Amino acid sequence: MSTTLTTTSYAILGLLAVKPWTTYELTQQMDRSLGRIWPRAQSKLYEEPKKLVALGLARATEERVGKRPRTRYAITPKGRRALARWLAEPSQPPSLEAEHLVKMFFAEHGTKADALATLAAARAWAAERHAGSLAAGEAYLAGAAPFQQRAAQTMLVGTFLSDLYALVAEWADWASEQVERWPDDPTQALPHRADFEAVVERARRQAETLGADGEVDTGELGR
Amino acid sequence: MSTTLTTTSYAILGLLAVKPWTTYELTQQMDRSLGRIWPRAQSKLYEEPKKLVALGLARATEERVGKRPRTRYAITPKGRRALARWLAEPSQPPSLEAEHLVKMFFAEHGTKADALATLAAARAWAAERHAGSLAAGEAYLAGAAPFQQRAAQTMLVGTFLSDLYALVAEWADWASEQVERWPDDPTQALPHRADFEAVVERARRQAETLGADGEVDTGELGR
DNA sequence: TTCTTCATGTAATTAGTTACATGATTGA
DNA sequence: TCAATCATGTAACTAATTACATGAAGAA
Repeated sequence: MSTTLTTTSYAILGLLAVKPWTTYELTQQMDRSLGRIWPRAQSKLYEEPKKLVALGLARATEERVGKRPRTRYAITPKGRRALARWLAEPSQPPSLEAEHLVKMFFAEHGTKADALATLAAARAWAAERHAGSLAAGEAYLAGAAPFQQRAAQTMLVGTFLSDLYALVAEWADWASEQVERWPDDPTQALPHRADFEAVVERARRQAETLGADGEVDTGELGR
Repeated sequence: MSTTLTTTSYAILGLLAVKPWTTYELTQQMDRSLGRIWPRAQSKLYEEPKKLVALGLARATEERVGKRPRTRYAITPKGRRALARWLAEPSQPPSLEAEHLVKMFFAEHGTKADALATLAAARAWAAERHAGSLAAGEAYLAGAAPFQQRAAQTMLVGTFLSDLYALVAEWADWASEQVERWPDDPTQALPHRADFEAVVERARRQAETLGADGEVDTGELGR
């Protein structure tokens, strides 16, 4: 077992800083909260806490349920200090993996129907995620959600996610309109000049709000 | 070498469907285009094409530059068929990894200054990416970009990315305002009721446009 | 000519996933 | 009491990353 902490280690340490959890409870949090911004497989949640214990950042207590053992993890003072140090460090840049987008990027090698189906799937995913986010927000407002004392942090992250899912759904709708206008052979697809100008113009206006551009060496999707 | 194709394999196959590339040129594309939606390390781009060749989906030709060999890969007809089949398959859901968000989620265990610095870093990243995206769009409009015949696909994906980067930057600005109002001890931070209601209300309006919600079992950040 | 950057790869390591196994609990 | 689901973990595997090595080209 390597002894260097990864972002995954700190993410779990962060959960332990909220309260002690059994491993299974950690997997629930991965499904319902942390996994939205740092997705990891269940088995990781059984493995990483052992590393935290080995480094003295967490301690494990054995419990039993029937004759079966289970482990509950809690953060240590040393763990809290390590977490605080990590929060002050620079972060690695966000990373997005979107198979839907990859398929759209190469859409000319499939059919128009394929492209529309891919967009519909992306939209459905986003709508479902958005509904979940909204429901979580409503629950907080109603005081029905756990960890009310963490509402400020949850609101910040939840708002981002909610906006992101809305963006994906709206983009998919817009992109579907575009694809509808493609000829049946997608290799012949060309964007309407006016549409292209419209999106670039929109990006220009966004850039004004954003400020801070310099010279850029461009590729297909960015410098 | 496993013989099952991953999304990474197909992503590279998609690039080869555009034109033949040397491995180094593939790494350039990863830096400038594909990497925005399917990021992978350089060394993967030296490894995966070999698998495609082994499966008959691509062929390799040896070239030399000085006395040093280099490999150029091209897609085969069988490769084009495989790519087309893949484009018709369902996609795995998008995945976001954002260390910045993880730190905001656990911000109460650090200082207010840490949180603001994390948000500033996220905003700077987004602004830079947005500038790159905009520049790429401008280049296309000016006819100065390569692969003009792929403009329709590039516009779809590029618009999504541009909007995403703008969203991140705008969110970071909004979140910074929120954090500014926190007390010096972030464990005491509570969102202003009005702000919380405002974001939930916005999500409700988005949901109306999106349609399609049902009953949801909520966690902290979603069902 | 030497230094730096561009270019081309391989090797070693690891972070993470998938698959498996099984006990406990609950409801029909 | 049987089946389904919840809960707790381990083992095997692999996809991917980091580190390393070095030739070629261009600039100072």
